[in-house]
Amino acid sequence: MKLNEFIAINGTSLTKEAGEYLFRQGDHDQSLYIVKSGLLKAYYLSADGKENIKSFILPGSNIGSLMASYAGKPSTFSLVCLKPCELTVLQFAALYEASRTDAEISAAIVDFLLGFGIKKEVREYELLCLSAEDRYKKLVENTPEILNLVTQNEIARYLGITPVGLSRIKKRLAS
Amino acid sequence: MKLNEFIAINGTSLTKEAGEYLFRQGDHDQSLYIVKSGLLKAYYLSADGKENIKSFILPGSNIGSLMASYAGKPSTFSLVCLKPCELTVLQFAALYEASRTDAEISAAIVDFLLGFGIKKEVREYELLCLSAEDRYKKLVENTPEILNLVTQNEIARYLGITPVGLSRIKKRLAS
DNA sequence: TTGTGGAATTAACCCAAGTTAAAAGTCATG
DNA sequence: CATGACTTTTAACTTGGGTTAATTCCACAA
Repeated sequence: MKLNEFIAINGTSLTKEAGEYLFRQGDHDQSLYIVKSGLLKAYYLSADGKENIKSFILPGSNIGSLMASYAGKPSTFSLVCLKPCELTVLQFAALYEASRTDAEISAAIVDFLLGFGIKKEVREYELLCLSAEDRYKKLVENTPEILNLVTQNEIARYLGITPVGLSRIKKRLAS
Repeated sequence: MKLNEFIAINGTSLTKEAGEYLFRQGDHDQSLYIVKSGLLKAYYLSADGKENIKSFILPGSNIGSLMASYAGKPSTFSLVCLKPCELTVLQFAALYEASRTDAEISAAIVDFLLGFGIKKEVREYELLCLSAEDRYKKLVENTPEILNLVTQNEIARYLGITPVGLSRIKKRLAS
């Protein structure tokens, strides 16, 4: 079976308003979410209340907690809608089962996970090797569309710095 | 076929001395390496010659450049032996092919990639959310054995700081 | 035993980013 | 258009970690 077909059969539709949560840090939500429209953010909240943004999720991409879905542990991050969202929801277990019995689905999952791995490696590289300023420059260069979708506050939290810090970086680059 | 069998049939043995490279940043090495014994490090070298360590690879784990193997791009990091190593080498393409035709192998790959994804997410979390000091404390707590295997210099480069910085952190924690 | 070379520590100085707080800008809503 | 709630900028001060260089510590070889 094609992955698309599988999703059409097994997925359910869901709409959410801006501000609504799909799951929160600590939850055991074992769903995968496919974004049809809207915008979401995945973020960590530290013990002292500081927010760090893991990623923004745009239409066409997917998100879910691997920790909760595959490892059976509480999710390490929260997932919230920044804009009204239309989603397709799939149970991780259903897809995982299908990957065990259907070669076409298994192949699609392998490709998805390989692509996912590369994305994670890129993010790891940026956080390990680049300065905040370089990360900002790279963001402006590679995905400028994000800049119009979220506040600067959120860009900063994605880059791993504070809004004040990002404001200073912008000033530095402008001169 | 079991993944183990596949590796036994398709893998080739390789031994390397400390200091020898398996590939260098920029290479298009499309091999996967399974570590039987020894110790390796994967690291990025920045334009101004600074080293940042992506990971240490211990016996029982695997490594290869996803960028080179799957995306066909130059590897973003180098892979070098820190101790003499016994390795099994596998061509990524062979394994990928096999995953397309053999359900058991495909299942094993899916599990491997899911585990890999979780590891990358943990590292991403640490780099995004924790201070260098917290990252060091977590390392001491979770994988203290590493501390005896590599120099403090290398621990520092793995944590994303300089050896001088790490020395200060240790002093701070000792008092 | 004594060099010798790398590893780790320490010191002095510097800078990027954090923190706090105030000011200025932006925008939606009554 | 006025109010209030954010968002962004700016300023002043603090701090963690970088840089450079000197010093101390080892381990190992001659």
